[in-house]
Amino acid sequence: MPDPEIRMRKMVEALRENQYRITPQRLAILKVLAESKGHPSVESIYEQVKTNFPTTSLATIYKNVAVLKDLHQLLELGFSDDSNRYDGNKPYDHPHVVCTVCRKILDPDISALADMTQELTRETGFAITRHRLDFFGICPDCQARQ
Amino acid sequence: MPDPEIRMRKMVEALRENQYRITPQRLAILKVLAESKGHPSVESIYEQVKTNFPTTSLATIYKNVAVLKDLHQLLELGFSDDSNRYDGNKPYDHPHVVCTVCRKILDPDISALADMTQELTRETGFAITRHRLDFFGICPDCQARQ
DNA sequence: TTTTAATGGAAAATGATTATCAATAAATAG
DNA sequence: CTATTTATTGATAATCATTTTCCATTAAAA
Ligand SMILES: [Mn+2]
Ligand SMILES: [Mn+2]
Ligand SMILES: [Zn+2]
Ligand SMILES: [Zn+2]
Repeated sequence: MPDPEIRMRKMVEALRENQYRITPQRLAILKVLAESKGHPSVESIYEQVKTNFPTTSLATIYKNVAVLKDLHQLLELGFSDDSNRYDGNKPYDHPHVVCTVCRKILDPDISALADMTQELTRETGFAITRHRLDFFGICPDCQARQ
Repeated sequence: MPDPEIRMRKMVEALRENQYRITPQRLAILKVLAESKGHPSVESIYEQVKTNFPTTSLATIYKNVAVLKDLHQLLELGFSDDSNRYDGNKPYDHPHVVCTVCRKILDPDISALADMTQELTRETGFAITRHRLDFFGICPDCQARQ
């Protein structure tokens, strides 16, 4: 079974468990989130869903994103100078790499992260519970185009 | 010479070099930025400046913050769910630790950072130019109060 | 003294998100 | 399968807190 499909089932299951109704629009939104690799914005989810359900409202996307966030099935990446972006595949804190040219966002594998959090706790005495780690740069595609 | 004083001179110098006028309000803002440890918001700078210059306008703080940002003398930390915070002492990218209770922000020393950026470049092919690394948790003071 | 940047006070813009509500349709029991 | 209940949708208006703009007044620089 492909990965996005597994992920989608998981999200549907979470909705069912919490007595949310399974609507076609909802499924379309889950599909976009499960299949997307670039961390879409609400606007981008909206555009994609509209290709199958042209009458879909932007408000519906917002409402569903809020539901999935509540169910901890969605990671929200807020940007103070841009619209929020969402990760429906890894709904927990992890680092990101953001291309400053095409605005695509990727999930890198970073092994040094656990060490970093430990070093931090030791040094500051903070009880660290969350993190938000964004690296900005130019992706290989955009580098090639220049 | 104390550290904040050195920092303040540096900022005044940058203003002079770029033909900005040195006003009492401006100096007061620099002082707050140079002496502050907790990464103040515009509102917080405003409150502090008002103790010496009661007629100061909030607009003046905004305008001066913009100037200092332009001169690369100020690091802006934008939060999508809160007002911006500023670091006038280290006007370049560096990690932060944010207390989720009292909202104070500290600068930890993290040695593992350079390694992390390298690992990232190797793995993703991105040309990394900037970063924004925030760790969230509860500071020692707030832990003690609980 | 002259020039013009900076200030202060207020109003205006900003724009993504949230609220509203009538219409629709998912769930479920009979 | 049908009826009932009520969550969800779609369209639009309202919100909200910063941040920006405006402009007459003030004062820094030379
Ligand atoms: Mn991600
Ligand atoms: Mn800092
Ligand atoms: Zn790119
Ligand atoms: Zn605290």
